[in-house]
Amino acid sequence: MTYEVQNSDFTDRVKKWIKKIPSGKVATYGQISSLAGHFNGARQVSWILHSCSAKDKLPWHRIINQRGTISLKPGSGFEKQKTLLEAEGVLFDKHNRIDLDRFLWMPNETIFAEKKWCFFDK
DNA sequence: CATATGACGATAT
DNA sequence: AATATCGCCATAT
Repeated sequence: MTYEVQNSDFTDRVKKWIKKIPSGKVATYGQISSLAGHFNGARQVSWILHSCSAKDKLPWHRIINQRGTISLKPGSGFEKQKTLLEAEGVLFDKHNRIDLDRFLWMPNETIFAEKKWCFFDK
């Protein structure tokens, strides 16, 4: 069963930002949510990907969680996402974690600094 | 209208 | 360090 995301400015902005993530970089759910206007709307981002990442041809595999790991479970897309990212040059350590200092996409450092959306200083 | 859900995130225990 | 709980958001039922 497929779901249609209804008209929502927030949802539209989320999808717009997701499409901007360049190959070889990753973004977090919360980061995309922040860029789209809600610093704490990460759950909606996951729902959007769950419902229409295929239909809208979104680079869904470039979205990971804040800890730098893949949120999908083994057997439910984890391996596929890891394969896609590795094909783009994203490296995983022995704990299947991505170094956000190296691979996190930072489209506008000024915005992040001013809004204090601290994704990078941990 | 009320509740449940999810590929989340931060905080509390 | 590992869970548990709560907050948030749009959608589903």
